[in-house]
Amino acid sequence: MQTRSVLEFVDVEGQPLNALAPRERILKTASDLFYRFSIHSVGIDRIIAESGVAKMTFYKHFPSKASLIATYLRYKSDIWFQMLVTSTERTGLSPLERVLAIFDALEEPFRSPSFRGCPFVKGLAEFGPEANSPDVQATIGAYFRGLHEFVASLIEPLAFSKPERAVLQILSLFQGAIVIAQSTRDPAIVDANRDAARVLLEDGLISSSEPRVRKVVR
Amino acid sequence: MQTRSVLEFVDVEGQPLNALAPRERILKTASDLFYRFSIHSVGIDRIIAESGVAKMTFYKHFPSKASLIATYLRYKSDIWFQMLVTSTERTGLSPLERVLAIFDALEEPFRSPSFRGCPFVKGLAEFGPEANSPDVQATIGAYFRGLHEFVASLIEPLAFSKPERAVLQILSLFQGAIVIAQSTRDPAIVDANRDAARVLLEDGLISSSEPRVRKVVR
DNA sequence: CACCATATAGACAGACCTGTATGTACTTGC
DNA sequence: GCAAGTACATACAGGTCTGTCTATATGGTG
Repeated sequence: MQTRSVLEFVDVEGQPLNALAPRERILKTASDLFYRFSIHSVGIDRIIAESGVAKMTFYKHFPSKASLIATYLRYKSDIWFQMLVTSTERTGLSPLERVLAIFDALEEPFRSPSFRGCPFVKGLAEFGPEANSPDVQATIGAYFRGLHEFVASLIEPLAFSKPERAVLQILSLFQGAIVIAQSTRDPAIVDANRDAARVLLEDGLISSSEPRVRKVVR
Repeated sequence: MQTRSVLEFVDVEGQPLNALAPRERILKTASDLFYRFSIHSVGIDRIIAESGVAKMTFYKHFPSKASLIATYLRYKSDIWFQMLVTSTERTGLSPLERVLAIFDALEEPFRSPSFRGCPFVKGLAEFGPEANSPDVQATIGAYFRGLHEFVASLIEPLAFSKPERAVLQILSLFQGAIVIAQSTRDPAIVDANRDAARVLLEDGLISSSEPRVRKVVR
């Protein structure tokens, strides 16, 4: 029931699709199609045809399209957080640089010609509050909460007096960069927003250390 | 052929739907349904049923679903830019305050329980580059370019040395705020990002007037 | 070799999709 | 009072959607 880790796929990366086990073939095909076109506009039949799998095989591994969608989103989430962790956990980074490193993670995706924006913003566009797909909606919600908590954990060591406000600002620059990169293919957005984040964080540090708002950090 | 201005609808605002002309009934119903649910998941039949219109009447006013979608997006664009202009053209605002005023425009939509995010980000999620709907894609592209130019026109009077970078940063805070507000219903995002924009703009003004040496954290 | 789990191939049901066709009622201008 | 334009209701065509069903092939293990 639980999604298997992305790590199970990396060792077969680069192999032809038909060399993979059926479940992985389905998931990789669906992931590509859902992301390139939208979720609603890609039918089961197409996924089955392009992954070279029988229909019964599909329904054996995924009891419904909704479960495939949820699995696709968890798959994307795993990859995405993996990249964020890799970027921010490089050795030799100061706490502030660690926050800025989340923008480094954007550069490679933005340069990729297959970049089509944030899968979860897109998912939310198709499965909003009115939708009737609890699995999918829960997965999307979990991503956004996870991202929020991740950024919060990066900002926490900076000991801001109002860390939550800084978290929202950094998150905005991050999500905003993805939207801008998706709509206008301008790669300059990464540097612009990393600089903006630096200015905001340094400003916040200064404000935090001013006498009136000084907060004794134990 | 050309979409009629949104101004043609405001005088009938608040009237019951069945008092409107068929075309306006269709457009208002479709706008509500497309925005609440997604575009792909709302069929013509439902729009026809809920707007109380005959099928032939629909196809007389809109030759295809795609043309309705494009009209819906232009309708939303008109309303949106109207709000931005209203907020930024208030008298007594300094050029810098005028830029910050775009965040004021977000407060009312964010407080509305029917807020579901940016119609154009959602539209791009369903009609990306691979889609085969030139009208719809062109409308979405026009919105993003228009927003970019609008923000650029607000920043231009500030006479930055690198205005384009500031435009991208403000745009990111703006679009990012919408994404954050959509995923986590936190209204604090408006104030947080308006403050962030102020810090960035004031920092940019300083940088533009005197090449000050900033403490580089590296 | 026999067995069994797994995959393939393809037909099928029932619902929904867009767009068209047919016929009728209502309003408005002359 | 009549003609023309507009809107209504409904049936239908042809396609696609998800999900189920049956029947066949294959590959590893006893």
